[in-house]
Order: sequence, then structure tokens, then C-alpha cells
Amino acid sequence: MKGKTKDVPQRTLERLTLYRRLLNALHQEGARHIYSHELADMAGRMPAQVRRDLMAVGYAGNPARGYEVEGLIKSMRRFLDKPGGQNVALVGAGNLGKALLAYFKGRRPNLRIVVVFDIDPNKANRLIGGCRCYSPARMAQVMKARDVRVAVLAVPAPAAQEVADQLVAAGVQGILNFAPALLRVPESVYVEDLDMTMALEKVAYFSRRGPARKKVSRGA
Amino acid sequence: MKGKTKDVPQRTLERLTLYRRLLNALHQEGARHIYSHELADMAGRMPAQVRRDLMAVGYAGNPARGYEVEGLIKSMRRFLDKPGGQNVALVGAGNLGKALLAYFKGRRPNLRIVVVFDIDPNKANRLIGGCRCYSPARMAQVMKARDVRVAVLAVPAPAAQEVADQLVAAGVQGILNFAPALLRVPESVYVEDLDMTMALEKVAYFSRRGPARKKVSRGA
DNA sequence: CGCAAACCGTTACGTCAGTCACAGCAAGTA
DNA sequence: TACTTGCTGTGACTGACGTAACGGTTTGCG
Ligand SMILES: NC(=O)c1ccc[n+]([C@@H]2O[C@H](COP(=O)([O-])OP(=O)(O)OC[C@H]3O[C@@H](n4cnc5c(N)ncnc54)[C@H](O)[C@@H]3O)[C@@H](O)[C@H]2O)c1
Ligand SMILES: NC(=O)c1ccc[n+]([C@@H]2O[C@H](COP(=O)([O-])OP(=O)(O)OC[C@H]3O[C@@H](n4cnc5c(N)ncnc54)[C@H](O)[C@@H]3O)[C@@H](O)[C@H]2O)c1
Repeated sequence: MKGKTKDVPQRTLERLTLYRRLLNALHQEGARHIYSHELADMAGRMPAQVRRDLMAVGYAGNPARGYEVEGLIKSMRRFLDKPGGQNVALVGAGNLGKALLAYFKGRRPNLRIVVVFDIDPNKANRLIGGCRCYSPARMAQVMKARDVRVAVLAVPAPAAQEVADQLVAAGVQGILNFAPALLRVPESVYVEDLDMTMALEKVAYFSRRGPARKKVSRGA
Repeated sequence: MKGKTKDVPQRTLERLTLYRRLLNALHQEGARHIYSHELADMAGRMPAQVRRDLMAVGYAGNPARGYEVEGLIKSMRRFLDKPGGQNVALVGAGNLGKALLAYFKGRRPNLRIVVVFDIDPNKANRLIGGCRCYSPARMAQVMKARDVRVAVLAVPAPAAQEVADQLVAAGVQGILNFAPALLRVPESVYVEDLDMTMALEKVAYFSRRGPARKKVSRGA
């Protein structure tokens, strides 16, 4: 019973994934120990925040040596990852979808895109970026067979809600949505919106208003 | 004297761009007036928050008819956009860069990608997605000639800092960063990080933890 | 013309995340 | 062994943001 994770704030989780990335790089370079202020520097945060974030994963550091890199990585893996890994589906093999597919190809061992869906008949039943592409009509069937519970949505905005409904019907519990559209899904389904247009407008706006801002970088 | 914009919160600005998108669609459909609770429904927020956000743009609604759509759109344009529009540069014409280029092509009249930079000699001095592609060596020169102050960074992570330095040297004041790397830039430069990997890990994590979450969707 | 209703603008409140500060402790030193 | 040092873990503080509440105002109708 390793439960009792008492709800981690979203921002904290974002930072944890960042820390892990940094730690993996450090481990590659042979580092054995690291202090909170070192991690903080690399992540662009405050040392206290790093320590507080790490409290969530329940790994105790040593006041004299800091955190043991390898052990911390293992702890974070236990905390962040699903033991057997998670299969991910991609819907929409357009420009963005194909870029994502190429990027995630073999990169994340336990967060792998294993199947693609696209309504375009020219794409269905073919291999795209090493993944089998199916017609959305077969979604429920394929998703269940492959035990997919997370999906990336990269279709045009007008089709987004329809696809989301299909995904939910197919048993998906989390959606990474690239379409600029508000998805109506059941409470139990987690949706993360990633709106690039909004992000660009934000940059355009704040880049005009002097340096009066804080250091909240925010991912996704 | 329309100054006195007294620093808008980032989240508010994100929502404003969303409202504007919705309003444009409504205007297309011929809607003339709209209430805060209608906009709120469409945006997935609370009516009070919509009203509060709209305070920032300084457009007054009417208690009986709500907001006048066309006037509000105009006000938001005045508030959000730079009068003559803003030119944007894209650095890195890889899979992601090309997708972005295709997507923004002619879509945003006053936020246009006008130039591309890539270190690949096969791409330099050619047209990519309707944009001239230059070698990074000519960055400062080209950027100044085209008055570009905003850049999208889509190069591999190891090259990100170097490119950021070049961009800053070329006079850029805002960067939309897709690379999973922390950019060190002067205080006056605004950086918005958009980390897709982080977003996907977030979805994978929270999709496993029941429906205990709030309705903070967050863009970018 | 007076009234009722509905919504806007704004102020006040509550909640949550980020920061600070300090107690506790493990290692190194004399 | 006794002491010093510097970092961790954590409670308390602060500030920002979202939420709720309320007075003001404009319209429609009796
Ligand atoms: N740079 C970008 O590409 C970019 C930038 C910002 C936002 N977006 C958003 O990302 C999404 C995808 O962008 P894109 O450039 O890849 O678009 P795209 O037009 O290149 O690709 C869309 C793909 O989705 C498929 N599709 C359409 N309807 C479908 C359905 N009902 N079921 C399954 N597949 C369907 C199409 O066949 C096509 O292959 C869009 O919502 C867009 O607004 C993309
Ligand atoms: N789906 C995706 O494509 C995806 C997903 C998540 C993150 N990212 C991030 O986005 C960035 C770009 O991804 P991509 O898939 O387009 O990569 P890519 O390898 O397809 O393209 C990178 C491009 O950048 C160019 N480049 C390299 N160094 C450069 C330099 N110093 N100056 C100018 N140009 C240079 C290369 O020539 C290439 O054209 C990466 O940092 C990646 O981590 C991409």
C-alpha cells in the first residue's frame, strides 16, 4: 500500500518532471549527490521550493551530502510513472501529429505512442512513423485491445469535441489537447490544453511591456 | 492617453485571448450582444471572472444587453495587439517548425511569421512554407531589417541557449520556447516555455488519480 | 410613470501556491 | 568527545488569484 499521495499541485508535478529530466542528465554525467540549491539553479527556481516539491515524492535527503541522485531518480520513477508504462494514442496525423510521433519515437520508454487514428482514408491502415494508423471507427476496439488510457488530440478544432467523445467512449482517462477548443468531458477525465496560438499571443503581448514580470515560466 | 494598463496577470491575458477567439466566432455568426455568463459557459469559466477579466480592457457593457460584440472585439484588439502588427521569426525548421509555419500561414493577420532561420545549409536561402530561410549568421541583420522582436524557438535542446543568445543579440524581446531547456536571458526578455513532454507526463499522471482536480485548464 | 428584473462593475473574501525562516541533524574537525 | 558548519525538512507568512457578494443601472412592462 503505497497510496496516500494526498493530491499534488499541478505546478509541483510539472516541476517534478523537470527535476527528473535534470537528474537523469546529471546521472549520465556520473554525479552521485546533489544539493537542493544546485537543482534549483538548473531549474530556475528557489532551493526551498525544490525541497518542498521533493517532499511529495517522499525521498529523504542527507543534510551533509544532499540528495543521492540515483535513489532520488528511482523514487521519482515510482512516484511519477505507472509500473508497466502507459500506452498513448494519437488522434490526427497531420503536420503536428506527425511531428509529435517522430519526436516521441523511442524517447520515453514508459510513455509510448502505440497507435494512431486519422479519418483520412489515405492514412488509415498504414504505418505512420512506425505506428499503425486506424480509422476512428475502430477506436474503442483498438484502444481496449492495447489498453490505452491516454490520448493526444491533434485534429482541427471543429472535430475536437467529436473526437473527444469517441475517446471517452473508448475508455480514455486523460487527453492532451492541442486543438483550440474547449472539450466537454466527464469529470473523471483529465484534460490538459496546450494552446500554441495563445502562447504566442502571450509572448507578443508581454514582450512589449517592459521587464515587469515574475519568473513563473510555466510549461505546457 | 490610453495608457495606465497597470500590469495584467498572465492568466487573465490567456483568458482574454480565448474570449477574443470566441467573440470572433460569434461575430461571424451574426451575434450582436453577449452576456458574461454566456461567454463564461463557452470559455469554461465563471461569469464573475469573465467580467473581471474584461475590466482590464476597459470596455463597459450594458446591464440590460450585456456586451456589444463588435465594440468589445475592437477594444480587445486595441488592448492586445500592437497597432501595425508584429513580425515573428522562427528558428529551427524541423518537424515542429514546419508544422508551426504551415499552421500560422495567413491565419493571424497581425502576428505573422515572416522569416525563418536554420543552421542546415540545405535549408538556408530557400523558401520554406512561403518564408525565406536564412543562416543564423545573418540573424541580427535580417531581424533588424524586418523589425522582428518576437521569436519562436524550435531547435533541439542542446542548441537552445546558443540560439537564445543570438536572438537576444538580434534585439528580440520575447521568445516562445519549445525546447526542453532553461533559457538564460536578460530580465527584459520575456520567455514563455511550452514543454509538450511535460504536458504529456502531466496527463499520464493525473489521468491515473481519479477525478479529484479542479477546472484550471491552462493554455500554452 | 413606477416597479421589477437582470446583469454589470467593483469590492471583499477565501484559498492556494510560493517564499521565508528556523529547528534538527549528519559529517567533518580539533 | 565536543564543536562547527551547512543543508534538509517543515511550519508560518505573504501575496496572487479565483470566487462570491452587493450596489448601481438600464431596460421592459404594467
Ligand atoms: N503548428 C501546428 O500544427 C499547430 C499550431 C497551433 C495549433 N494547432 C492545432 O493542432 C491541431 C492539428 O494541427 P495540424 O497542423 O496537425 O492540422 P492538420 O490539418 O495538418 O492535421 C489534422 C489531421 O487530423 C485528421 N482529422 C480530421 N478530422 C478528424 C477526425 N474527426 N478524426 C480523426 N482524424 C481527423 C486529418 O485527416 C488530418 O490528418 C489543430 O487543432 C490545430 O488548431 C496546430
Ligand atoms: N513533436 C515535436 O516535434 C516536439 C515535441 C516536444 C518537444 N519538441 C522540441 O522542439 C524542438 C524542435 O523539435 P523538432 O522535432 O522540430 O526537431 P528537428 O530535429 O526536427 O528540427 C530541429 C531543426 O533545428 C535546426 N537547428 C539545429 N541547430 C540549430 C541552430 N543552432 N540554429 C538554427 N537551427 C538549428 C535543425 O537544422 C533542424 O532543422 C526540440 O527542442 C524538441 O525537443 C518537439
